[in-house]
Amino acid sequence: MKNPSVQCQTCAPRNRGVFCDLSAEYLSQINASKVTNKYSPRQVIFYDGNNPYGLYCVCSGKVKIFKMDSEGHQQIVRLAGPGDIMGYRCLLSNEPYMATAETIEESEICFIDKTTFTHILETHPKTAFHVMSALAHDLGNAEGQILNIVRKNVRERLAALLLTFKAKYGENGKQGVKLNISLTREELAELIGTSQESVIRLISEFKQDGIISVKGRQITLLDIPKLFETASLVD
DNA sequence: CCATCTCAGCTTTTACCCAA
DNA sequence: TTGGGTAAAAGCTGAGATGG
Repeated sequence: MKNPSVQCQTCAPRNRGVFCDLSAEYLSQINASKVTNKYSPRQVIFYDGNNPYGLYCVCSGKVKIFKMDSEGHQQIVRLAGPGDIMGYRCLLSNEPYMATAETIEESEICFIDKTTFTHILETHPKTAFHVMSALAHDLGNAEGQILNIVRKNVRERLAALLLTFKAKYGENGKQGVKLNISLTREELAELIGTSQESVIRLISEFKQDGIISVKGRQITLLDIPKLFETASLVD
C-alpha cells in the first residue's frame, strides 16, 4: 500500500541516515520520485537472487536480512532499523541480491530507484561518503560476526548479541535495560548460528543467573557487568 | 569428556473462526 | 464484542548422537 504521509524532508530517522547532508530542496526531489510502502510483520521486501532496481530505506520498523541454506536453515546476516538502507551493496556492485529481506515488525520502507540513487551519488560527494561509511560499517560487522562464530562458544555469542542489542535497542528502565526488539528464540539462534533449543536453554540459564529477566519475547538486561563477563568482553 | 546439535514429545501461547 | 473451541506456532525439556 502506498503511504503518502512519509516525507523525506521530515522523516524521523533522517539525521541518522545516509541522506542527512542533502538539502531540503534536493530531498523534496527525491521525495517526489520515491515510493513508500507499509509492510506487515513477516512480509518479504526482496528475495535472494532477484535483481535490484533501487535502494530501500527503512523509515520505521525492523527488518531482518538473511540467507537460506539448502536445508531451509536461515542465517540472519544483519538487522536493519530506522535510517538504515538496504540493498545498496548489490546495487553498487551490479549483482543480484545475496540475501532475502523480511520485516520482523510493522514497517514503513521507502524505495528509491537506481537512477535517482546513482544521480545522488554522482552529484553529492558527502552522501557518497556516507554510503561508503555504511558499507565499511556493515563490512566491519560482518567480520565481527565471523570472528564471533569462529572464536566464541554459543553462550558467549548469545551474551555478545544481547550486548549489541543493548547498544541498538536498549531502553533504560527501573529494573534494567529493556531491549526494544521482539525476536523469536529461533531468530535469536539464526543471528548467532546455533539451534533454537540451545538459545532456549541459555536464556533459562541467564535468567537463573540473574543476568536477564524474560517475559515472552521481551528481554530485560539486569546485570550488565556479568553479561560482559559472560560474553568474554571487557566493559 | 565437554559443548553442542538433533530429535521427539510435551506444554503454553497465540491466532483465528464462529456462534451467541 | 466477547467468549469458547480449535489449530498452529512458539517455547521448553530430556535423551541420545556427534565431533573436537
